[in-house]
Amino acid sequence: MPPHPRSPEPTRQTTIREVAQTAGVSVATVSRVLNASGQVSAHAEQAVRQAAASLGFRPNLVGRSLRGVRTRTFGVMLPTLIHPVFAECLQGLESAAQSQGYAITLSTTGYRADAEESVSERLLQQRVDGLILTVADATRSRLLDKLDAEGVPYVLAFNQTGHTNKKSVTRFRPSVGVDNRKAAQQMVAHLVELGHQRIEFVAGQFMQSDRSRQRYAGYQDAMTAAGLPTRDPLELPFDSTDVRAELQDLLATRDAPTALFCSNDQLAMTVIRDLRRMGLRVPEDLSVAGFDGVRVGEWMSPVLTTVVQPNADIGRTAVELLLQIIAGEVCMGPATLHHTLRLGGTAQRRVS
Amino acid sequence: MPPHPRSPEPTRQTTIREVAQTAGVSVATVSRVLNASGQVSAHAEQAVRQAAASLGFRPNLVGRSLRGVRTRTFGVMLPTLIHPVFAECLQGLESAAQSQGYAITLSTTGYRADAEESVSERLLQQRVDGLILTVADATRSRLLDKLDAEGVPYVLAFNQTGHTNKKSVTRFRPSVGVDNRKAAQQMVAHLVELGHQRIEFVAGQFMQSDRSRQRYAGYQDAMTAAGLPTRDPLELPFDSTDVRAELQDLLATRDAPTALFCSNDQLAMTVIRDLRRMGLRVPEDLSVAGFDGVRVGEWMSPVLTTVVQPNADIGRTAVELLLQIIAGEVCMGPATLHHTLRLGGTAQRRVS
DNA sequence: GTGAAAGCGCTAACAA
DNA sequence: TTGTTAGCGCTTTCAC
Repeated sequence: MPPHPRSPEPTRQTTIREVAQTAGVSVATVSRVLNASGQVSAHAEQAVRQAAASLGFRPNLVGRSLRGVRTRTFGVMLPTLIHPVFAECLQGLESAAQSQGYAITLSTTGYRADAEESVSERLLQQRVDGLILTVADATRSRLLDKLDAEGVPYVLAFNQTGHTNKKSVTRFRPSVGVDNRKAAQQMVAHLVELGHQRIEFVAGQFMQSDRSRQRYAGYQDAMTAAGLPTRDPLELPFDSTDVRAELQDLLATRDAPTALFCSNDQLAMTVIRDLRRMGLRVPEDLSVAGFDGVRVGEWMSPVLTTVVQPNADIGRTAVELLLQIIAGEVCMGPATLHHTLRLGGTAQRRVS
Repeated sequence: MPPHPRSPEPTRQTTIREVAQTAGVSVATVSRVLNASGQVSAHAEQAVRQAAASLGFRPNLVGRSLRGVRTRTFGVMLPTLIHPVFAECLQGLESAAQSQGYAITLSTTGYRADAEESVSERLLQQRVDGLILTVADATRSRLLDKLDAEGVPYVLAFNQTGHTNKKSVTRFRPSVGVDNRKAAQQMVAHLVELGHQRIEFVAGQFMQSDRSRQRYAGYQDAMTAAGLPTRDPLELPFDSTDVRAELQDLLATRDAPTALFCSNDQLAMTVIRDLRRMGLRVPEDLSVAGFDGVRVGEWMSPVLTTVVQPNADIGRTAVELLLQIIAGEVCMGPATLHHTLRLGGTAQRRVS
């Protein structure tokens, strides 16, 4: 098998200077043509374009960034792309950025809170114009405090911050997401309506996530409103690929729940799979609902009952917000997008 | 609701020069400390580190990139992140790059072949050190020809190129993926073993994808080897969210297939969902198999029968390969990673 | 309308 | 061991 052809010499790229020379004008004129800043004679413009084309000129954005104030790049920091909720958001975000002429530099933290600082630091060293990020817990994040202090433009995706009392100043952080608490409350109210009384909240890495806590609060709201006893959440070990043992324990208790409300779709799908592996039927024996509304939930059968967030829209909106902030417009706190309930087939009326 | 605090003045970042001044040394010394290039007295190093810390110095990677030869950034171009196969690859890729000190600039093309050129051009303007990309069709890609001609380091992910005869020179393109043809052949052989004789190949956007074609070839191999008639592929309109009409037509024929082999998992899951919406049972009435091995397939029930590619590993390996190519090592053609068959529950023995 | 020139922040010769 | 200096490619005053 013949080797790949050796790179034909890392071809030093042509610069604006050479274009100027070829076109018989100054570099300033070339720059003006490239940036369409007007004030160039038709003749000169023609010459420059021709020279650029014939030389295969490719403007060096690094040079431009160094000189200018902006890099036209956004830094994006997400926990993981394995979970489709983030991949969907990233897709929306990237498309929006691309159409605005912005590039995306991507980093993942793997949910490790300690990685958040180092990863974002790298992004800032690259002099991104702003950050779009999902942190583990926005209510206590040294990183966000630092960003605020330094005046770095950023927008949170998914994180719900509410207001932070800090030195007697009530502040809002720019964020895009849904009303997690209300959405969770509605879903649990739906389960109650289906006749369920013993409903368990299931979370992964519960304490670390502001969203999980908001959703748990919504669960409590609904249970309390229905006069039903609130249960402690079942926390499943974070990356557990098999949760049968934990489910076994849960269902062995007297008073075992008849419905499970999972704090995210990935968890819900894992739980459903493992319940079935244990010989239980969903929804006949146990109802299960999720939260996120990832596309793949629609491919299951029955379709996953869940709270649908507009994930791609969250990404898109984050870009819009960030652009506004960079433009110096005041940002009026969290952007709350609409959620919907998808009443799929994994939760059904309690029949026992 | 109080507005977000106005950015406290886009704080002009401190530069290496100010650090030098504060530390009482020259910029060269600061640079040397930062790059750990040795040759600095312990005393000077101490002073520099202290000054940098107290000033909150953040090295400007743009300056470094402009001066140096490398940006330590890889450009990544993928069709979409909605399909988990690419998201999983990107996750592996990003982690690997991060651990090697490389940043990732991400772009998606939305499967639009015309976007490939403009999007990659932007990446090259950013002077990425190399490209990792999945193109629609690697066998006829002006973009790849251009990259070859310019000597831009790149690695293809998923695309299977084989060799290209071009001006009597047989060339290989660096790529990472599985042996699509062989994998497809094995899966179809498995279906045959289960007693299926009328097996249909189902593809989305068939003509555009080199992978689909390879997989169809594998299908043909297996059918021919079994002495069974090869059928034309069923091409489903690209982004169809509902394929019931097409399935209806397919199944209405005499000689209707008893098994469907879908060219990717997303398609397989969509097909299964729609078959069920039509009142058909999978696998009892019809067997379905996919190709990709995305995680979510395991969350279905029954678990999706499919060809499992090591998606994250494909990303990881692409990074390794790219690093080698950049280092000037000869690249010995395509890297073929191992696939496995996941014999889930969506395909079963033909009982009729 | 056009050009000369001064940097943006950094690294790497080259001197000392 | 350390400092001086010349750029990397580009934009942008400021003259002409």
